Amino acid sequence: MEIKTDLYLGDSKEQLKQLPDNSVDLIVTSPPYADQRKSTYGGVHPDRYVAWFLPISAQLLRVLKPTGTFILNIKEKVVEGERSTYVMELIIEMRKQGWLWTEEFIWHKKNSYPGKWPNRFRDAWERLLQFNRQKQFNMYQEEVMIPMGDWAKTRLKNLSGIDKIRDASKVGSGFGKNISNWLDRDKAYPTNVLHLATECSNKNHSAAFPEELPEWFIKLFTQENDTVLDPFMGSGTTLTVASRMKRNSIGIDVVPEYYEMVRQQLKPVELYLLEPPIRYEEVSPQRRIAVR
Amino acid sequence: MEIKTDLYLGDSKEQLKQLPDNSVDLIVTSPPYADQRKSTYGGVHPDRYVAWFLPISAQLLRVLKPTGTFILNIKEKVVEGERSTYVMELIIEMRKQGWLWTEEFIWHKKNSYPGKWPNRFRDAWERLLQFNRQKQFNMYQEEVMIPMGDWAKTRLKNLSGIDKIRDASKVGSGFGKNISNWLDRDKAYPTNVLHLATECSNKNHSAAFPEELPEWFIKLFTQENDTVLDPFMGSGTTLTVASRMKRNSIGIDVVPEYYEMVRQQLKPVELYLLEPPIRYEEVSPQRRIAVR
DNA sequence: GTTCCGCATGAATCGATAG
DNA sequence: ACTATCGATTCATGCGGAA
Repeated sequence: MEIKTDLYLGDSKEQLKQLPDNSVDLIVTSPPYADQRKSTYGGVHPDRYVAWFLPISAQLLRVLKPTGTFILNIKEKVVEGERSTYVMELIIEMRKQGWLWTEEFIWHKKNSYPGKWPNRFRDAWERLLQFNRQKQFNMYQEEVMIPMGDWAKTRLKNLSGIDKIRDASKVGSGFGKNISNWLDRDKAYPTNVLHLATECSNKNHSAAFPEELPEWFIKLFTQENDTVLDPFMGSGTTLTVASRMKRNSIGIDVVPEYYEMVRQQLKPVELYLLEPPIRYEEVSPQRRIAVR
Repeated sequence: MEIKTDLYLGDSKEQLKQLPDNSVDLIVTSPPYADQRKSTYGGVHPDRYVAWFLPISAQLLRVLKPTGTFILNIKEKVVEGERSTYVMELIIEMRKQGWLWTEEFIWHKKNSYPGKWPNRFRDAWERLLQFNRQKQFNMYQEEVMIPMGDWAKTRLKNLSGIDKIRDASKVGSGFGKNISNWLDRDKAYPTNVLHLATECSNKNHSAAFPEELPEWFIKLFTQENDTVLDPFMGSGTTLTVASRMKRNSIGIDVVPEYYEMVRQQLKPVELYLLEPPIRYEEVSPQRRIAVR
């Protein structure tokens, strides 16, 4: 199957109207923050941010599949010594639109922007707001499991053969919990705190979105051949990652330079994707034989 | 000078009325979250949480000095698959009361509560909301500077009690450029993300709060002989730390068992504090000699 | 005296079952 | 229908006893 990438040049509110209902599995985006990046986007005043975003989120609600997910990367800026409240107001208004505010992930930026202020430390985190259309949505948790902490490293690793048999017998005789689950356990599920460094900014776009961020959510909320949308694609990080992971992708941006840059970038990827796809189902049996 | 600890038994909203205006330098508290801890506290329904808290925050606004700070530890729970919005509503309402919402620190709980669900990962962070009365407030940033190297981090972890106080003296101000240069090279300012594990409850009292948490904010926002208030003291972690750090403290709790427990705990501390106080400025030179 | 291992225990959350 | 209770799930941490 062929992987497609569609690009739209123009305002998201208008361009999104071209997309059909219920056609997107995952939306990952980092919109311009209020009054930030004035040079490229013109800047939206904090007081008008919610009113500016709501028509767009209404379109996103329409194009998202009922089982899909919307990840919104955002952080309020400081205005006159106070944190702005427009993000909180946005969440409240989006819920009135019909969105479910399912979760708030924290992106801990390990190398945050430097600086020193007399009444404030460096800001080292951003919000990753998860919205859904319904309580039941697709989530592939096993795809993002991480290596365990000290516990398994120091203890489970040392289990010898005889110990494993003994533990297995406990399961058979009804003792304890499901030990067999723990024997092959070297990984644990992650939490809702993501530790990622910001990308070394060799790109022109001012949004420092590390590739690991969309990659993590694409793994978690989509499968191959699903469709990922970024209505503020900027330098196209989300789309690049989606293509590499064999997901269809849709990108929108109002800046012609970004549109053209992403179009050029994606050309070699598209050629690569014309090769016949390899299905995991066909490969797995062979791999298992090889392991033996 | 003598360090005092005042305890009040009863509802915070009422007990706070006994405190004079502009008398507290720092408020650090972790109120019962909505519908949590029903066994000990009544349990406040999420829909009524804001209305329940606002009269208390009004009193806190009155007793806090204009240059003081209010740190509120809180986290919304999940209700029917969605994050509750009462924390956001509380922030918005407290601003109408006259509070400035200056900053939101993140407490990353390394050992979060375990569990697995089809649509959600473990919750590993809580909010530490900073409120102030005015844009100009006391902040002693140098007190919480962190060592650059990992070696010091692990060493500090094993320090306890009096050792931590002594260690703080190294960062004490009042010396010339030599010290500040040394500080600049070996220490860095922290960010607004705090990494602390929750205290394990094998001790006699279970604290929702690791001691490092109030300690960090007490260092950051108060000096010796200042006054720290915790209107929901629980097992009294904040007060214990404040006493150890030679700050006056005021604690309130509605549960008689907690009140009595804290009263018993603080007795030995108070006796210790009757000794003539040791000023850091007097001690430091000797220690420097010893180091050589 | 170290190191190692067993174990209990958390500001949790979901889904099923019971009134 | 709507609420209250319960079992199952999960993993970092510190304590205490054992090698």
